[in-house]
Amino acid sequence: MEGKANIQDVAKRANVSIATVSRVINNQGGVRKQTEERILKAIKDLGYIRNAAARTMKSKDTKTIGVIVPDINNPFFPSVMAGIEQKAREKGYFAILSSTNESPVVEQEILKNFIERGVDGVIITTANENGDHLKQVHEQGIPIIAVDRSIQYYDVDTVLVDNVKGSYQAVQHMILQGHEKIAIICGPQNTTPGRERFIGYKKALEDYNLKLDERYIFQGDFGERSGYQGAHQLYSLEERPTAIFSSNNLMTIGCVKAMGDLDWKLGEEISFFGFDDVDIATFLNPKLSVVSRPMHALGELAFQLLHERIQFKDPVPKREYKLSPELIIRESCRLRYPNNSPDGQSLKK
Amino acid sequence: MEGKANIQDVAKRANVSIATVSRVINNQGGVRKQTEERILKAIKDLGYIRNAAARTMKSKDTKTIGVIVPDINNPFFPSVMAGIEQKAREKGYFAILSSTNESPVVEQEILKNFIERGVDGVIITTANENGDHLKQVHEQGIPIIAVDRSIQYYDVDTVLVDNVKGSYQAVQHMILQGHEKIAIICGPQNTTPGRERFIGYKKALEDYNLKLDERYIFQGDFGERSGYQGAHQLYSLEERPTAIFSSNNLMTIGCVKAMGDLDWKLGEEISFFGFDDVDIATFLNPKLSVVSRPMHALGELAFQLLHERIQFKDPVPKREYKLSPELIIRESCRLRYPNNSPDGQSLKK
DNA sequence: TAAAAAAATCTAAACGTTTACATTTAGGAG
DNA sequence: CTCCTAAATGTAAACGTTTAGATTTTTTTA
Repeated sequence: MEGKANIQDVAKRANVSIATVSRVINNQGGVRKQTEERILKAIKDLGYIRNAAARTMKSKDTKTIGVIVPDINNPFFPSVMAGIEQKAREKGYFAILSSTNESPVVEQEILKNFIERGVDGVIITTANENGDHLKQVHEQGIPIIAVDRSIQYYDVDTVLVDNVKGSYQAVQHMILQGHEKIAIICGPQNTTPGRERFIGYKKALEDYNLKLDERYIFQGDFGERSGYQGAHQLYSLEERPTAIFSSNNLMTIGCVKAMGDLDWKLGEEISFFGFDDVDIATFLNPKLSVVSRPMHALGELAFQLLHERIQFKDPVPKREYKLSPELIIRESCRLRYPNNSPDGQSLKK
Repeated sequence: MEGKANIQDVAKRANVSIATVSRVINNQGGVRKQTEERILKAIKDLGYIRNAAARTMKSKDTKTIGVIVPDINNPFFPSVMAGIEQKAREKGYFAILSSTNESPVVEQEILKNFIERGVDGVIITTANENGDHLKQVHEQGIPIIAVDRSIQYYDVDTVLVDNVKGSYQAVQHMILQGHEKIAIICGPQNTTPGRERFIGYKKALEDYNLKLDERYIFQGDFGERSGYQGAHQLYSLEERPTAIFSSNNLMTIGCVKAMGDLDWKLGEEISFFGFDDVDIATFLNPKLSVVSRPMHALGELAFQLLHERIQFKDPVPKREYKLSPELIIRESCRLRYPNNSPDGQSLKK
């Protein structure tokens, strides 16, 4: 009753030795039916729950993995987490989550704590792509999986989204709708996603023989404000673009706000494609077309890779996966020439 | 190097006994400066990290609290979590988070796991307000704090939002703007929030001598679709309301969508107030006025209460806190009579 | 300089499991 | 009925800490 029953108490009550109780708890078999039932009853009567700390001390593994995200308020991460948790539960693992608030210091603390707790593995979207702080984890032989952001210093398995492909397809879609003056609102070029999404844009233009026009490239910082500014700047051009690709969710929001303020008719005067789905997307009129990242799948895959590493400690070389994002075509991106066919001139690949 | 250094190894290397090392690790003082430095160096050299499992086994407490939320994808919870984590970190505690997906079964599993791990306390927004599944936790003497949803069976400390006050103030605001035909889109009356928000609405009307009009009460289910239907139904009335109060975020979204479809001019023909801030609120034109819940504060308070319980195990009676929500006045709620003053007749309190 | 007091350090016993290995028991075979 | 084998159960030694209480060292006092 007093919440302190241990294996001894159970053993005593069932009139067996602790070894037998242990065998029942972990169903290892080799216990007579009758005895097992007696023990099970004792466990129930005493409300016995096994002490994980003691267990861990002997058997080393904890059946627990640690997950570290940089910003729990960014809806992207809870979705990934959901994927991780689902797979983890299936395999009898338990996931504990912590958020760093983009602080490398906090991240380090959390990692240390995870090691102390003896997690069997770590899934992390790091706040410090450099990665030297993962040294301790690595030295303890704890497998690591990087999600969404790669880690430079150590060779860890990595699960990314194919940013290049995503932006390529979005821009391609606009091109096939007949657009030729397609602008991009870029993310910071010193981040992987920022760079890659720009590359996809360039590649699409190139493949369809459209030339890169500096005027249509706006350098943003992934923040809402810069999206707003970007739209304003593009609007102020003599020769306005007919379509805009925005490199992330926040800039998309800023951008659409600006369009509202400028009375720049979305879907009519200006087509639009955003990277990352946003709540407001289906809310606007017209609804926004976006590139959506497979967040749940990202999480599932991350756990799967981790699980393999945990089971087979052999030094398999680093693996890197890129998941394809999905194009969600809604209404914000319309045919350049609603009534005529495009001239087709530059559309040959 | 081999990631397996223990306190023994450190002791050996520093030429002291493990007791002294332990004292240094936990800085309990009583160690000569010189010795301490030697030990610290040994720890560093060996990359020693203390084994939490072993530690827990002796000293009982884990400096860890478990947090359980029903739906990690609902932005409300990550915000609360952020508040919890911040306070926890300040006090040297570590928070582990798990999501139940609104499944009582999963919740039970997680709780068991938390007990096994020996968490010092639990903060929970339960998927099962009944609460009998918390029996085990209770029996182990582990303190529990309920957040946002109360728990019937056991007397646990509870941190709620003052739903009555929030909706009261919102409705009051609309009344003071001169509205008299104020509709409500209710949440389910078998949930605490649904009931309480309706009570606030009724109370406000009563206090200002406005009579309750059945036609203006729409029974929703907290889902987006019901908000949409609600707006439609209210629009179809011969005598339409001039203002609407929506009881939660999702119904707000549905509601506003409907208004768009109906071309029911928000802020002009129809004023609006929602419970819970939503992303789209500042995005619409006019911007939505809403009741905002102090999520961060909720989390902070929850941890604070838990911490007290952990420290002083005395059986203090159950405490219940209601935090005041905040009115965010934006633009969706306008004066009923922009040019004339309201007739004032029914406005005396 | 010796004894007393204070400070630093050490020894050893838990904590609650798991698990190799030892022992007992049950059930047949002879 | 005895012996043998296999199955069931028990014994005891870890695992890596923390922490009383014992012991040693250092400092103070006379």
